[in-house]
Amino acid sequence: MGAGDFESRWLRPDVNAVWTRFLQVTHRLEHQIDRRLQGNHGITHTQYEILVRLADGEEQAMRMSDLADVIVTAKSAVTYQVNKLSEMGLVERHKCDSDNRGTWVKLTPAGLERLEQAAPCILSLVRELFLDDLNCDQSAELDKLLGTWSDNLDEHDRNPVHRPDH
Amino acid sequence: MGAGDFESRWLRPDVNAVWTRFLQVTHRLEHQIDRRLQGNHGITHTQYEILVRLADGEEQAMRMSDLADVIVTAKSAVTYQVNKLSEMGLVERHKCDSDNRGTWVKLTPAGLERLEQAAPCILSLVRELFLDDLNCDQSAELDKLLGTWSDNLDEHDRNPVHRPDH
DNA sequence: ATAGGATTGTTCGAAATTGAACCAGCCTCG
DNA sequence: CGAGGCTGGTTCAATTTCGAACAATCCTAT
Repeated sequence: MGAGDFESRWLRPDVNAVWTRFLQVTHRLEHQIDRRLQGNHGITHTQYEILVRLADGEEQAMRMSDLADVIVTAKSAVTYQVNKLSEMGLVERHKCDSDNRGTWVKLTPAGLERLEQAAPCILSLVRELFLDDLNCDQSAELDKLLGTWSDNLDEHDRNPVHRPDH
Repeated sequence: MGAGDFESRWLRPDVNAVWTRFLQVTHRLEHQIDRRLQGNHGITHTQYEILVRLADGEEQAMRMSDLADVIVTAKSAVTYQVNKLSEMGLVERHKCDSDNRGTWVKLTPAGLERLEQAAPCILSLVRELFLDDLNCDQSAELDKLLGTWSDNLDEHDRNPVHRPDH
């Protein structure tokens, strides 16, 4: 087989190495965060992520769907986690006036407090692991990369399925 | 509060944006791959990943633990998935001569075939989404970044817990 | 108006992942 | 040797995630 054949069917070895390392790094990163968050603060990374997003939002509240979008997970998973957080007293549901189907999820004072306790822990981790070694150029470069990846993903979400390849 | 205080407790807004986008991109990437792989080829991303690793290994085989390491998941999850793949006939277990506790997992012909069917689908996706937009410099840069992240993670794995921060 | 279609959130069952407990077999050091 | 500790792999219960189905509500176009 020719080199072109190889390249079209598989990834070039160096490129392949980048890809697999990317997968490994992201997974390990998730695990570290999760372990630390659960060990020291009794919440999951997803739960933490929800708290962060709520704190960010107007009135420290957000709609379920929007939450699902930014967290990038199934709506049912959000329902599940919001129930948990609600049982823990970190979050409250409120009816939505402008749309009777909707519900707002709102951070409680306890929720905010918990977030503020947990944040330094994981932010310092993120800094040490992920960001501290970036100089300005690199960080700008990374930002650009993430931007194009994000755009590509949007693109693919818009045309969900091309022809299946077999 | 002073600016320094802010910076030590939270991330600078631009840095924060990079971090959250990183999380979103990686999650969306995983979902796209999974959806496509399950829809077109009836296997999960983790299962695909196992097949890839086996194909890579000597004799198209690998030990359970090593598999768990490269895939970055719990050993029990590997057991679970290898059972599934084995039921599908894509993989076989063999006793390990040099170590009676160990078991080799080996790709069957059917497994190789399945992998070769699935690979183009996901590799083209990876290319389109992730790699095509990288020029040489960027790809080198990314490789370097991944390298330092990986090293940082190694570091943290070695000293698992510093003092908890509260 | 109102019918048809889209969107919101929940529920349910199935699948996946985890961590802890566990048994074997290995290995080292007295 | 052989007792202790370590490693490889599986089992098990608990947690989480997903997708599909559903009811309620909204929106649009005729």
